[in-house]
Amino acid sequence: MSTPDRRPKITLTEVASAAGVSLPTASKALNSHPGVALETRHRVQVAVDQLGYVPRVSLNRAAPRIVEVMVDQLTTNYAMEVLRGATLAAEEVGVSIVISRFNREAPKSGRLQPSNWAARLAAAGRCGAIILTAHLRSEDQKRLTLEHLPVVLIDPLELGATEVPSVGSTNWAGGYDATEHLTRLGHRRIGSIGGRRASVAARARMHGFRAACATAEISVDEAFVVFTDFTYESGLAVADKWLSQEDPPTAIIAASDAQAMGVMEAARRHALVIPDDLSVVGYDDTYIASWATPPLTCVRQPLQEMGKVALRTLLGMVDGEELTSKHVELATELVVRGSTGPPRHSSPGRHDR
Amino acid sequence: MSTPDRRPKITLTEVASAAGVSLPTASKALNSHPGVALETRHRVQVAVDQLGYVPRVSLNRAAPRIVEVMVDQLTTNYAMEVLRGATLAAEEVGVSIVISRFNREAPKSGRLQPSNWAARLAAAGRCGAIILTAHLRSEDQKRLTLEHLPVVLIDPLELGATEVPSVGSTNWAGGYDATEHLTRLGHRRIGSIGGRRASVAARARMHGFRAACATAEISVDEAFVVFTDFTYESGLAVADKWLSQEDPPTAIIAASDAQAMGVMEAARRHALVIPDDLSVVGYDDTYIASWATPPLTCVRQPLQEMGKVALRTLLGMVDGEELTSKHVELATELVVRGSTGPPRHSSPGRHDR
DNA sequence: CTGAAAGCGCTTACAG
DNA sequence: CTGAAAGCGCTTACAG
Repeated sequence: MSTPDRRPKITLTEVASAAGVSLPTASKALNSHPGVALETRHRVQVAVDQLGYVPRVSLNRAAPRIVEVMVDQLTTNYAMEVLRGATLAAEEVGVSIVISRFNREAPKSGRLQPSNWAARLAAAGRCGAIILTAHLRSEDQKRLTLEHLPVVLIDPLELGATEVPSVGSTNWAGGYDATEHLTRLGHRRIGSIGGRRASVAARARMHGFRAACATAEISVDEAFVVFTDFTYESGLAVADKWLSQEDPPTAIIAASDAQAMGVMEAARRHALVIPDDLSVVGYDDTYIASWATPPLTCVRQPLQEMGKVALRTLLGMVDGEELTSKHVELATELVVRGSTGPPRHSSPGRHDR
Repeated sequence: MSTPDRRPKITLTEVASAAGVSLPTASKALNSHPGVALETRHRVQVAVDQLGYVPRVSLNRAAPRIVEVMVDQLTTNYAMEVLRGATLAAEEVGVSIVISRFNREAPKSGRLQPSNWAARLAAAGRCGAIILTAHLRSEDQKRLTLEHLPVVLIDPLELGATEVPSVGSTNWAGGYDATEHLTRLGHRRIGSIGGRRASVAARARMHGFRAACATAEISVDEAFVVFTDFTYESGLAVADKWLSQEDPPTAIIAASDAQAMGVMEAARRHALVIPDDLSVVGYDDTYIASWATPPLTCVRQPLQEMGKVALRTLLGMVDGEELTSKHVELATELVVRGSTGPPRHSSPGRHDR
């Protein structure tokens, strides 16, 4: 591989002499200080352009602020929406967003210990990090404190006694609302596909599901409750199994839109019509929800907003502001579309509003 | 808004005295130079940690290299796959990827002229940029040269006489293969939805389409050829219009997977069965292609690979390597799935292999 | 508005 | 292995 050092660095001194001014004047012109004649300023600019002078990064003014967003999966709509929100909020305040993967192997250099990503971020000059759906070990936290590197978690796996601030959404309410919507339509055999069991978000939704079932005086069939991952494939596999059984659920709540699409595909394979034979509720409300046939009823998670809030919280920490709260929860919202309806052979109770 | 300057900066001198060593020794310890006793190294590390010393970014060693990836749309699967490829390739060589939008308004500072994004990138210390589906004006190019900022375009809108290297895929072949697949199945009324007319990629595919029609001795019905954008909505709208006509196409080639999903939805609204009543070909082969019902036949574009190649080409330029070629085209590949088949009332000619 | 001088935070030979 | 000395690339008062 080629050497990373390019042509010999141009110095400001060279620029100054090329422009026929002194070093200090060139410095002032470059940094837009007031007391410099317009014509001088121009001459310096010309010299800078011609010589291709590149100021040594941040020797002078405040370093450009860079926030690292770490994700485990680079290609989920979930991550993309959050990233988008963070990027938009970052643009507003002139901060850059660096994206990287969380669970990658340690870099070749071998100098970093197993989880010295915190040290890596600090060494790279990041002013902070936003980490999606991860678990921060206490050694990571210690390291972060050492490096004075603020971090905000989004949908952390464990909330625990951690001192690290986090952003999420009202998962319990999301699970509850989705379920209540179905019970009001008259469903009494509802399957619930959760996300990864390690995720507090996934568990909270499941609790919401159970609470709504309890409210509707439905006993939960544990055969139709499962934790898995958020993928299309998992939704397809779980639903395919459930729908093959004797007395399958009349409605299924998925843990993501992708999962819900998988559930719909399973229904098709079993020649079931949605929503007549099976109601399906998705989660997130990313753009694919409206591409489904019929369009997906789902719990909307304000993913972009979460990205924005995380970024602003992080920058607040960087600037030494007091946090108003360690954990922020943004509201979810049930979006009713065509994939849910009353079960075929049942008289619905009260109808959903 | 709060001030960006935090606690008074700790200097290496302070660290050195806290550790009870001289400044040079502290410097060497910090930079992992060889001739420093292990115990001394430790003492310095402790002092650094306790004082929270943050080295001024890149005063010393080679600045960490940052590549900016600029996109116009932050949420297309196309952009995400390319970004993913670039990120993976960047990780391998310890380079960071910053993501930003291309068509955003000028930042508030107001100091940058309309298109001085080039100056912004240089000022932010980026070592180069990868720009997706954009057109570089000559003033932009001039600026890039001035700033010595290498740029690689992916799927540029205009190839023109530009000196800027670019990465794309074999669009003409992609359009040709998709069409040939359909003509071999026996289709003779094929609609072709293109991308933005400004895009050379979109035009190349359309030429491929026409060439394949000519080969099959089919006269192209101009009513069924259109340039639009790559969205689901456009696919839905165009197909809906075409399918409402007297003698609708028996097959439609879309310009993206999203567009193809829109076409399939339009078919459903017209109560057409895919592929019996209408064959649909998508473009890109992102993960949603296999979610469609039936799964989408499409032209696979090696988007991740394109991102990787663009990044490597860019880093080559940064290191002053000679480019072997100004424009790289990666191969597309036809992936046949369930959304295409012979037209209903026609005897297919030769069958597709 | 300009530039000689002092200073800053660091690194790099080099002498011990 | 350590540190006094020189040097680097820049910025910041300050005198003109």
